[in-house]
Amino acid sequence: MSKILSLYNSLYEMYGPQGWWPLLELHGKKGCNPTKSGSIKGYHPDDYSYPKNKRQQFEICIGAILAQNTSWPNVEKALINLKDKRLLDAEKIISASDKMLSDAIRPAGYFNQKTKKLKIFSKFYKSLKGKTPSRGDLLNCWGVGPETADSILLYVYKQPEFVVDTYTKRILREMKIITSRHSYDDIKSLFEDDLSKDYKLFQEFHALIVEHAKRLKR
DNA sequence: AACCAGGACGTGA
DNA sequence: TCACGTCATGGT
Repeated sequence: MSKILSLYNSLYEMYGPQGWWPLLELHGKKGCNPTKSGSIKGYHPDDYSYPKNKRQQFEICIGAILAQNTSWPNVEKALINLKDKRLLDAEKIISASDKMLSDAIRPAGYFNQKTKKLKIFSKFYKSLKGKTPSRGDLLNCWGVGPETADSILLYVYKQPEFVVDTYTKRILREMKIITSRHSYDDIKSLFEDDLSKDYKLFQEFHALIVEHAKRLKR
């Protein structure tokens, strides 16, 4: 068995299914995981039927952008503010004033940049008219880099695109599978060449890596 | 009280 | 290409 696959097996055995991507709507619902620390109680372990509608799809897109180099509890605050102000919607974000938007997402940090990113993405999202974007389409959208693009493709559109984040790099570096100076795409194909292109597997693997990295710190 | 979070972009070499 | 500075709030 490859190192990559055995890493997945051991992480899954340690932590079990993670129920990513967390959603606001699942707050307090049965079936979600109430034990996750300091975050939206919107996890849905072992249930891969999410997102169930356009609203949840869009919420994940916005969450992915807000989560750029930002801790999830801060993203949660921003998402709740957006929801309270009825701004968790592409048309509303486009028509909202910059001040209104940046005010809502302030807890997620980088609020000036992210205000611009959310507006640009919302226009892009509307132009899709419900269709699944290509990876290139997403990368052409200002404010969407490789990790955000792959997160959206994997968790919104269930495309088997492996998400590489700082935790992934750190773990592979500690396992001496990579040195520094491997590109994002290098690491991405390291996983994808070794795993069956199964979106559930990819969703679970990335979530497990994040969970593992978080637990190591405490 | 520094340090870092589920990054991306602009710049100069 | 690529290394580095910038963006910003809130946890630990």
